[in-house]
Amino acid sequence: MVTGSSKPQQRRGDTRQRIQDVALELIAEQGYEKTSLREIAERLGVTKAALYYHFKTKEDIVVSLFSDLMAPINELITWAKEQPRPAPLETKREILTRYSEALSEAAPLFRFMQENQAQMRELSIGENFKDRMHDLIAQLLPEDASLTDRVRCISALFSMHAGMFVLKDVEGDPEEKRLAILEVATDLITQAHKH
Amino acid sequence: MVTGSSKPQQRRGDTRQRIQDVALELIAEQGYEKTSLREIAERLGVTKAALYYHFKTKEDIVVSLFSDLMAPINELITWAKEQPRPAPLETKREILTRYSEALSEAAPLFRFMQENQAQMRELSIGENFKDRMHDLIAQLLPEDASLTDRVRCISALFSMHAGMFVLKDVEGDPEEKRLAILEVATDLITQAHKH
Amino acid sequence: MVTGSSKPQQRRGDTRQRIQDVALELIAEQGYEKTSLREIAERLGVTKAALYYHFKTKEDIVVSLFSDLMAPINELITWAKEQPRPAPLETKREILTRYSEALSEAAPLFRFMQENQAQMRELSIGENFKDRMHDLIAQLLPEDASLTDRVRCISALFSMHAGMFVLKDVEGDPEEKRLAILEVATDLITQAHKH
Amino acid sequence: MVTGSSKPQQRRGDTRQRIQDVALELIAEQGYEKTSLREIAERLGVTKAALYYHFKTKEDIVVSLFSDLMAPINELITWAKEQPRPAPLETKREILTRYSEALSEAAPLFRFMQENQAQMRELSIGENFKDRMHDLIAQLLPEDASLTDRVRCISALFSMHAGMFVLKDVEGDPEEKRLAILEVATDLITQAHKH
DNA sequence: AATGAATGAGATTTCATTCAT
DNA sequence: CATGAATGAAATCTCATTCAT
Repeated sequence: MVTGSSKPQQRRGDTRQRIQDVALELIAEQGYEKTSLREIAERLGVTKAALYYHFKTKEDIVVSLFSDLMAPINELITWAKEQPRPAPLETKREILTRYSEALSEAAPLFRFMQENQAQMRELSIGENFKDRMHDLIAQLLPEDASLTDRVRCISALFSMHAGMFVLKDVEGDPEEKRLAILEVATDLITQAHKH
Repeated sequence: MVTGSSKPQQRRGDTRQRIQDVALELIAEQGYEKTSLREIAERLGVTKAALYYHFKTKEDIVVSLFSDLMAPINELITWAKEQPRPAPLETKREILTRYSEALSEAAPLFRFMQENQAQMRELSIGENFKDRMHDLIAQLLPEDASLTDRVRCISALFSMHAGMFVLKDVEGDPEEKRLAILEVATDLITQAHKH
Repeated sequence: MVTGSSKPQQRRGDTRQRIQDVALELIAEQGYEKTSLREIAERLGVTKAALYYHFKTKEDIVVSLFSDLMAPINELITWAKEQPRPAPLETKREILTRYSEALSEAAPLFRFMQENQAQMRELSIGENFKDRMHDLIAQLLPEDASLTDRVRCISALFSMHAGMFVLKDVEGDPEEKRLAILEVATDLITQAHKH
Repeated sequence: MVTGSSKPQQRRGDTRQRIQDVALELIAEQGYEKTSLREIAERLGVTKAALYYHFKTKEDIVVSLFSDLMAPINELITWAKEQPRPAPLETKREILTRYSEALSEAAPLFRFMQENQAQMRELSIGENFKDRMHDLIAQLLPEDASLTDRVRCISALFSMHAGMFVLKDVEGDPEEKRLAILEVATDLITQAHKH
């Protein structure tokens, strides 16, 4: 949990945050549909109605989560988009490096997305994210890239997104794993760059 | 739809099949939780109770789907596992090629898996599939493979699984796309093989 | 209650009817919003879910009630509309007489309407009824009737609609009261006819 | 809106009034049950808790509305009651005329009553109003009036109460309509007087 | 091989109300 | 004079499931 309060006896004003934390945790684990507001409320020690004081609907909780946690990643993509095009290999490498770092901080969010793809499609934010991805791909690929290179790029990004969870039962330090994924992704982009 | 009957005037005995078809279609699109038996029954023009004549529970429908559609893939993996180890590059290539073909025939199933990962975890069959994957990875990698090569291999397989859906809004003929994915996957395995 | 069954130990197939009966009774007494499905279900000795087997929504119960009980009145109005126009006084009198009879049989429905006017406005059927009234008024009035005569006519119809409930605490036999209302209404229409 | 303040820049002390205004408006339109305190508060730009500073309960808002707006009408009825009995026709006419004027000023209140009859029954004030009506009827009718004349009288009063809303979709100037209703009512009372 | 009728559990959501500040 | 935060109760509705026929 992120919101550590030094005075545990009585928290005030952080209920909204705590709802988001618990919701993210539960939904990432069980999926959106299977996570009920009752469950969230119970774990927080409040009533269901309290959730509705802070959020208009169940969906609203998720949307707020998304906006909050996606912000740094959106910023990064915006920065990447602004780099001169066609970008030199060095820039592409930096984009990937930074992206990897940003992802590892938003890991729970991406676990959530991974496990709730059906939901994402209806959550409006899904489209938004797809557009961002297109921007990122456009920056990492020459415009006339072959289909194979396009697949390389998509595969690289996709592996970074899903990597952390898929590698859960591979032994090894998480940071090492992250660097390994980054290396593979960088390789793929490098190959696509040469052609 | 796959289940074409030669005598269209009166279907008999194919209800089980039709339930599976509709269930797969709906669940792949909307997710397991969001797809209700009412919806499946309505689309088939039967009552919910009819579903219970053919399957014991909702979960049972999914499990049956899985067993049926996963069979060819399981066979393939069994065959791969039986190849002498360490496998030469040529064998690995063949495994990938055959795997790609098998996957493209079970595409809806993999879409289903992709979009219902939370469910898969509770469906027992999830574990089963994970074990199979381990077997496949073991056959495609040297035993002392570096973490990076391990990531390459996992990334290759993962890309093949998810590829079809992720590439949905990339233009191009599906078969061409499949071959492009196969090429990238083969590349990754080849690199891992050399080291 | 209308649906008297001779074998009280086990009713079958009449649940839909019984839901309508109880709903009408309760809603007429307490209003639409204040009557909960729980209450209806409890009084019937079934679960709330059973109501949803027979009707799609709470509103649907009311709409069905309406369609069923309004049918004879609609028929009557249709008949009235088909009479040659301008109608002679005798015809107008007959319309009123028949209308009074029809109303007294649909009394609970009109109590319902009287007490749930806010609801009626959203129930679509409200509009329908208003149109019918216009037809009836058109048949009872000369086309160039003065505003005062128009008010006479509306007042007559309105008194017939509301009469039964408003006269609840006037002593006297219900049938006598009905005839008194009919007489006043006929008077009003007669005056409007003369002018 | 009635509550015009001469200093528009800053309202003070008129919140109570504004709550009543908004509540009357909304409840007349949607009904008591369907109008929530949230809605009232939102439209006023205050919180629900603020309503509870000014009124003890939701019902209290309605009761206060009633007391305030009903006062002139109660006064009028009291005056009518004090007239010598049996009243001459001229007096009855004056009562009706004044009543019509009083009603047209309390129009929203009567719309409210019209549309919330179920509620009125539980609001204690309902009984109160019924008693007043009895007083009024007693003054307008000979004591030994026939049932028919009794109906005439009730019909007259009822038409005045409901008239404004029922005539909503009849074309014409509101004041003209009011006079037409008054004329019809006076006619009815005059007939009852003669017998 | 399937239906009609029903259930029990639980979901999301809304409401009037309270109270410390 | 009013708010921010919360509650308890209840509402409508949906779902997987059962069972006699």
